[in-house]
Amino acid sequence: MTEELEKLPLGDIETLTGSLAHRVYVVLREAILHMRCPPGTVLRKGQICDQLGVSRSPVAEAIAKLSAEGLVDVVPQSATRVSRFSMSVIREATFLREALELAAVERVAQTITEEQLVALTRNLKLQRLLVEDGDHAGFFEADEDFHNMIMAFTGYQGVTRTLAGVSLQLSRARILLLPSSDRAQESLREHEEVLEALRRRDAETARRAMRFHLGQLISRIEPLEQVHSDFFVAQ
Amino acid sequence: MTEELEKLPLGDIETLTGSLAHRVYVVLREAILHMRCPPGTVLRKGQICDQLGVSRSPVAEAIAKLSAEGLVDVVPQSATRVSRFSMSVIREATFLREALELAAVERVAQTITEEQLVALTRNLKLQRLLVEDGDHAGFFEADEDFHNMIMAFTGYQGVTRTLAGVSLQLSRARILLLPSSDRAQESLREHEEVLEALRRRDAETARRAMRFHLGQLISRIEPLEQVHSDFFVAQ
DNA sequence: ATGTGTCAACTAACATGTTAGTATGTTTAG
DNA sequence: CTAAACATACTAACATGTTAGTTGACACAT
Repeated sequence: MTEELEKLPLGDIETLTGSLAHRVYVVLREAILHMRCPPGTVLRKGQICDQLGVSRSPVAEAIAKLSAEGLVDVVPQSATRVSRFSMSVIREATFLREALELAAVERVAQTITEEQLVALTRNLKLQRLLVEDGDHAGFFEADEDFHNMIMAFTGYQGVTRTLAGVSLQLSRARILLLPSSDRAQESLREHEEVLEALRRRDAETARRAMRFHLGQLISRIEPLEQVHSDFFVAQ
Repeated sequence: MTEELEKLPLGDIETLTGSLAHRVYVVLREAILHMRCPPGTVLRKGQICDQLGVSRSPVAEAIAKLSAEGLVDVVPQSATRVSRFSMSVIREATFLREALELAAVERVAQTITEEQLVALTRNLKLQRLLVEDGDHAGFFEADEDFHNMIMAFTGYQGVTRTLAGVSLQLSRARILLLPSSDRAQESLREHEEVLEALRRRDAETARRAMRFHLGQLISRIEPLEQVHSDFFVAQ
């Protein structure tokens, strides 16, 4: 009798580039962030090796990276699990994200070019269309683009990457909010206010608008602890 | 005839705790940050294994982590070198550090307790003594403590760690400044102004004082590119 | 029935063997 | 004398074998 152990919902390695270890990392991270491997899922190195058709070395490297980012918890000599959400970690990530995005928008307000304004304006037009179409997932993506564009406009290559690393947990939690995304309308409005302030090169107003906008997220995440209590660590 | 290949200036593994991989990482990072392995130094996995008496697995994991942090550059299938400074990376780290420290000091100004004020005051007394004694290295450390304490007082466990990760390059560059540290006096004065604002719970002033203080660093680092041009990447 | 001690199975961590890509030095053709 | 091609040596990346720590089940004593 053949043990029918269930497969992990992982994407394919072939479609990616870079070292084997990096590809494994990307596949795993993607599955974790999109909640296809929900918090608490046990990841077995052996199973991952079999499924992806690679040896343990690249898998070990990938898991080490995920562990450093807090996406998985490794229990030495025992098991590695997809980490659960922790409200304190999320609050911390919120703090870090706010610190970075406010500094960014303040700086960008002073340096923004016409082309950059055009690009942001175009993005907001897209957002409006997606809201009208009720395309939540599409809006989610355009929303992220909007924030990433502002980050990129600081001229600092790695700032976007740092923010991404810092708010991985946050990104994951946001996925839980997707189904109930009737906030898109308000979110769009807040984006418009940020852009308007940037147009006027008004750093202080841009900062305030962005602070208000970001402040909305944490208050929407907090109720999740009750709804999805199994995804959160015991308090 | 025995090839006398020079040893890397690494500390000892025995004195540390944690997994082998982590200990190797700590030893390597320490050597890099303190410039005992100057930028450009070639790190050979085999040599590190022999010298530390471990196998390649933990060394590989350690180097992967250092690579992710930007402390070493790995050329696939060829070599790994201690990374050179890049003024653009340093400017970026400065931006990130300022964003985080300003957000922290702003928050702490609103939440600081009497005990925390006492702790900071005690640290500043120590700083004053060290300046009077001309103990540059000691002051360097107390300086870092001062900033880390403020970070810790945000109540967010990982913020200190995030900052450390973000400004590893900066820490390394600061070591170059040590010999010429007649700035301690001024630095101390600026710390006192930050603390004074915190005592008054004046977030805005604390923020301004910290911004001024942090702004001094980059202008002192910039000349280094000429002095130690061999430590910097080609422009 | 319950708490404890032992043991077996499983896992990550570590060691080592193998492969493939890169750089350099040498040789040879122009 | 110069430049290109090739061979060689060396490296990181990857695969696989080995060790040791953890967990959970089961037997046994209370």
